[in-house]
Amino acid sequence: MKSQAGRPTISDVAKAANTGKTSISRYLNGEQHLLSPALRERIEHSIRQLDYRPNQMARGLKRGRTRLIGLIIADITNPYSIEVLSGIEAACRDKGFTLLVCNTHNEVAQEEHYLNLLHSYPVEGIIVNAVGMREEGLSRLQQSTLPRVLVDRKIADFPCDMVGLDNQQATTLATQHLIDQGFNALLFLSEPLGKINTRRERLDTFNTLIARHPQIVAAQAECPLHDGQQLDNLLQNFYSENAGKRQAIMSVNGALTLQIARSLRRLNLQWGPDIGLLGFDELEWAELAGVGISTLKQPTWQIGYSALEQIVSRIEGTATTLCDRRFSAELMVRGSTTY
Amino acid sequence: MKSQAGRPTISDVAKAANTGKTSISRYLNGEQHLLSPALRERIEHSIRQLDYRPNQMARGLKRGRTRLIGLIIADITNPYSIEVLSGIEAACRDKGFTLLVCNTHNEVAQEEHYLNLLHSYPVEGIIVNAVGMREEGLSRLQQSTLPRVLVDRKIADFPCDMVGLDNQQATTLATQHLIDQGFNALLFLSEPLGKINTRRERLDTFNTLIARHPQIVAAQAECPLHDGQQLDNLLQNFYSENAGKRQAIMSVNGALTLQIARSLRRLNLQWGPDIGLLGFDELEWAELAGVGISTLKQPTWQIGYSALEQIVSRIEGTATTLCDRRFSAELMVRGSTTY
DNA sequence: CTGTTAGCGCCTTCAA
DNA sequence: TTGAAGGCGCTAACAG
Repeated sequence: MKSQAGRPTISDVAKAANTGKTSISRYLNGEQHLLSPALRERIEHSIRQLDYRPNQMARGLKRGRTRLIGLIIADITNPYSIEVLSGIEAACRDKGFTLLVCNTHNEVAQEEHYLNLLHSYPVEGIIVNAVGMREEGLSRLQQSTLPRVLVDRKIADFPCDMVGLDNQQATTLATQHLIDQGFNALLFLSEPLGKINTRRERLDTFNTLIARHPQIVAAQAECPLHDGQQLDNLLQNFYSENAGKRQAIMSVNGALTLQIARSLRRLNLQWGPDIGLLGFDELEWAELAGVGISTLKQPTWQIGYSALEQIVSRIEGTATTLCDRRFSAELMVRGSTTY
Repeated sequence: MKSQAGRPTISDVAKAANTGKTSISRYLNGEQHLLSPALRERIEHSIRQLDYRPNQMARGLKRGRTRLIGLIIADITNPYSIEVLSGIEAACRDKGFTLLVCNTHNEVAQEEHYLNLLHSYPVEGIIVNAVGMREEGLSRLQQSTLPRVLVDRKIADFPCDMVGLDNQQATTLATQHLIDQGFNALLFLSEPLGKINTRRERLDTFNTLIARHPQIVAAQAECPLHDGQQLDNLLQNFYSENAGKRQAIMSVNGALTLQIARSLRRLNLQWGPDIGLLGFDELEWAELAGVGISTLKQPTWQIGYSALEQIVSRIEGTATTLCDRRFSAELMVRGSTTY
């Protein structure tokens, strides 16, 4: 009578089918060819009757695998993250895993909190869109033998499978486009660089390229995402200082591009006619904003999908060497750089 | 030697601390006052030493609670969903739950798949942003005694806790605004209504209000989100048929508003000067598109947070009566309705 | 082909 | 204040 209250267990099914637990287990695990048709029938019937579904927890406990994957995502309100998530999610479905989603709001403390949480479930692998971890979280991640893969961003001095954008290719594509369009005063605008390799790689490539064109004025600035005032000042100054030149702004990511657009609005400057604008990350509204905003479109969904594939091949033990998979960006040319 | 390979277990800690498993368990479960300082010290040391973390699966198995919440979300690429997710996620963190995220891509089949999956883990509660379930999934959901709450959308004939928008208030706010602004030809545009109560409630309220204003021409149409051609035709026809009138479109949700904006672009019609536009759901880019697009802003994050609170009170057994919590929308007036 | 048994890691009586 | 033993639901030998 024990399991009368809760959900049916394998024992209940066994009892109902008038057999032992083993046969039920066999039935559930694809060893149906070992069962006599009669028994199989009885089992099927009982399972349906009781609406029985095996408890994954118990299964996981026994087999040592939970089919759970942890995803630590830096900022879930970022469209980039969502598409990555979406790709991962699709891959999970294809491969039979389930996703535990953890959003860190770009806070290191939460990153560590969730890392612990995921360890404790325990998940079979972790996908991390890192904010940047400090020693503690880092060493935790390092110690554990859990398969893991980094998405988009690396962690300094921490060798790990990695899937993300080919920042060099992307930045080159964008910068060359601006040069070709005759812009001769360029501002590379980023959120605070921190240790975030993505931002640094983009900036470095930008600088390297620009160095070959002495006639072009290049500037670089960092600005927190939500400091509108500072952004206004930055843009206003750049604009004034380079009056007479053909100016353009390059934005290091989609969230920043949005803020830049807002700022330009406040300053009464129009992208296109007054100043060029090109941002990393595609925006769904890019074509609707004024004359349109040129962007670098990442194959974000694929990056996510690919990340999960990589994790799985680690779990299966297929993967051997360190993986650093980089995808190419596509330039979406719109009015903001061709006016 | 058995657990040498894998992660440390409670037995390993017990051995290391030279005590029994029970004491470790007590230590972990806040019954530390029952332990002698000396023993407590040894335990603490061993735990840190081994980097031990209790296995939630085993815990769950034993205690019959997993602290897992399932979220079934209709379309994760929809900004609305994301904010809901974000709110739920924050609440989870506050309440000590972890979220299993399932994205159904608006497909009923996947909805059922995931419903099964979640049951099998088993989660302690399910939050559903339903696409619309058929008999099978519905009965599954009904049979189970699992706490559950619906977000945004109801399921027909299925009494269930519910958190969402006060559609009547929101629609009234919007419609009245259009009337006040002197629009006298209104088109209510929706994705196919299906059985989705949200869309129907909005349309019904719209119709009821409009009925009181015989001088206003009102039309209503349904259009699949990704049929640009049909949308173009719809809008073009409406525009031509009501030439001379002050026209406005009301869009039933944010995803559709985006498509409408694209369509108007293709038709060379400008929202604001040529035709009014007002959409449910706030859009981050609403102010940047032309003269701006007026929207109805939902307290989306709160809706999510509130949904999780509701689930938790069900789990705790606190909640008794059926809950139908409705939040009010806020009208964000922009150029598209005030030009 | 089928059933019995012994755990997976943990919590919880119960007894010391 | 501490420990031993049993069992949560399931799987995997090992017997028959």
